[in-house]
Amino acid sequence: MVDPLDLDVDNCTIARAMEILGEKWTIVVLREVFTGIRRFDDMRVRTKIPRQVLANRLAGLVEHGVLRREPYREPGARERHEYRLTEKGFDLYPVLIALAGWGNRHLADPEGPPIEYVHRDCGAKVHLETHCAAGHVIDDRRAVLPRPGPGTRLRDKNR
Amino acid sequence: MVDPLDLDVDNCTIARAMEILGEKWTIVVLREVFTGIRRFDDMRVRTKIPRQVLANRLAGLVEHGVLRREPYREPGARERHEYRLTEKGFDLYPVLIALAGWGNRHLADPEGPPIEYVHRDCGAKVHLETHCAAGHVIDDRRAVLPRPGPGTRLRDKNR
DNA sequence: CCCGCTGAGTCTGTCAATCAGACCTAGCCT
DNA sequence: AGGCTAGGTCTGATTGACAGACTCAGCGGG
Repeated sequence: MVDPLDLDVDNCTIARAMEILGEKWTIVVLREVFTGIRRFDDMRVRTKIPRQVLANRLAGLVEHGVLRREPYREPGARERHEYRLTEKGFDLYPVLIALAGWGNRHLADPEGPPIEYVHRDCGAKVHLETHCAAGHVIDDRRAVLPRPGPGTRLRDKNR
Repeated sequence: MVDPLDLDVDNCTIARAMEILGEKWTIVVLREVFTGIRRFDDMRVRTKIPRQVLANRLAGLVEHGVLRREPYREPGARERHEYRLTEKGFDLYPVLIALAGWGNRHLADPEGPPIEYVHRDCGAKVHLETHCAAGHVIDDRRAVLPRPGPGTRLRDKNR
């Protein structure tokens, strides 16, 4: 059993994910896109993100392959662009649901949260379950352990 | 059916969650605590977070009730403090797992990710499943819809 | 043909946060 | 007394967020 203090965690994918998702407003932009808001000004009006920041976030998400910029044209208007999720972007749904779950439990106003996620087919609220590959459902969060994976490296001695 | 553009989303709990979790390094601090690293200097050495920022993040997480500061004393040393998860903090496990799942799929080095989460009892890798309250497993992410919740408010007209 | 509107930005200056590196401090050990 | 260590604080430089003004292309109305 390796001491976690001897591991180099520079290539940790959680940190890499947060480099993309952790900039201010990025998750809010994604929430908008998941809600079906796809246009610059609609997002800006709903969220009050500064224009510059919104432009930067959208460009960054496109660059990282989370969103794609699609041309569209409404009758009698010139061509514009809207932002849509890529498959990589759709894969973020669990992150959104997990954040909403935690926020709804611990941070909501007394009257309740303003957004819930429901199953399209039956209308029931959606939640996440933790499972292991052997098929067990994991209710006790203490039963989940972090373990060194295949990309594990050791740290050099300059502690 | 209400137009999402008419909704006020200022009280969205996802945005509130990101106010706590979205500051730079916060999630990395949490990853450390979930990994069992509980002391200031251990975190600093592993993660290379600037001291000041680490101090601020730990204080912020304590203030928000995600971590608690526990005194401890090793024999022959003076009293010190370590940081441990509260129940509210433990509830963030799905967020960590979701981020790690996405990162491991889309952002890992070719040799693989450095950290995996496994089931303590059987050693098998852990993943999240999306379920609805009616018991359906939701595989198609397009089958999840955001819906106005009990805390929904309308936006005023100053669009 | 000129005018103004609209969506989607860019530009500018201010203010707050992050960063690296030096400095500080309480209590233990020799 | 002097040094070491964990866990911080202080300082100055860089980067990022922000509000508000400006730009620009193309359409529709007069």
